[in-house]
Amino acid sequence: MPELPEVETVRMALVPALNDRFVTTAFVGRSDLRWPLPDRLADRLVGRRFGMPSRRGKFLLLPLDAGETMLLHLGMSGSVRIHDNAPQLATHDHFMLEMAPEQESGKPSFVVFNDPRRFGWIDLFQCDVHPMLQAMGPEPLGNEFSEAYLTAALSNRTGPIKTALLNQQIVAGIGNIYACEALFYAGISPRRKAGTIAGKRAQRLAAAIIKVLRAAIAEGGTSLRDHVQPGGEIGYFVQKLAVYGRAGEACNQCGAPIRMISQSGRSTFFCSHCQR
DNA sequence: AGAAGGCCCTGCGTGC
DNA sequence: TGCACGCAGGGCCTTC
Repeated sequence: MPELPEVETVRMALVPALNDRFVTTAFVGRSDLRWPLPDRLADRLVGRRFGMPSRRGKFLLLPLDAGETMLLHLGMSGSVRIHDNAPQLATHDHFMLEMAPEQESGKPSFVVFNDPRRFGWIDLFQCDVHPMLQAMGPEPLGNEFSEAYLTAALSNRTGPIKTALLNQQIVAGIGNIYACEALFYAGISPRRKAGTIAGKRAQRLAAAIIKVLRAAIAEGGTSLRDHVQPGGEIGYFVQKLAVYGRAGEACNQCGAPIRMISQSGRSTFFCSHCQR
């Protein structure tokens, strides 16, 4: 499910639930997610205080006291729910935190992590940057990301641009939906060799990536299948998708049917008339 | 080094 | 109604 806009939506919802609040209880259901959960995770969290949640690419970084940080990746099917009453745990609820009552409302918060496919990932780390995040490319909504950066990062790459956009070392946070959408708005074929993206094309692509991610965040992300925001609301960006999931339907710009192809084992949706 | 495919796992829709 | 198959928002690992 979750690409940058969905993870950002989760991050924003976690701020009031976690920031400057203490863990009362921690629950671990299954500990065999993508990788085994850290040893004694629940014990190590009780009594700790969280700081301000941040995000890097599709990773959530939840700082604790004593310089430690909890890392959370939602994988393909992970989601977070936040309740102010003790929830009935459901199938695939693998992890839960109960946070001490907030001063103003006097209410606790319950943060639940659910992940049917268990591609999600939870870790605790002490260093400044988690080893797995060392090589990650710049944030597309940050200052380092630009036409010039994109041109340099893509130069000499012979694979298709669509595949390059999914590479987190080139740009952080883009997944299958927004790679397709950004290429549509940039008018670039997903099959074009990445190394040929420069000048005007790089300018259009950088702008399209920023535009589509910002728009999706503003709509609360894209809800496909069972994905919802932490409060249970759905994200409305799904209604604005121009190509993703629309194989055979008419292109909004030219009316030609949207095509679906497979690239590196992932589905790609595009308009072969508008994208060159 | 970069590209492409396999694999991890469960659930759901489709077609027979 | 039941079953087999393919596909799903990610990312690491192996192979070429």
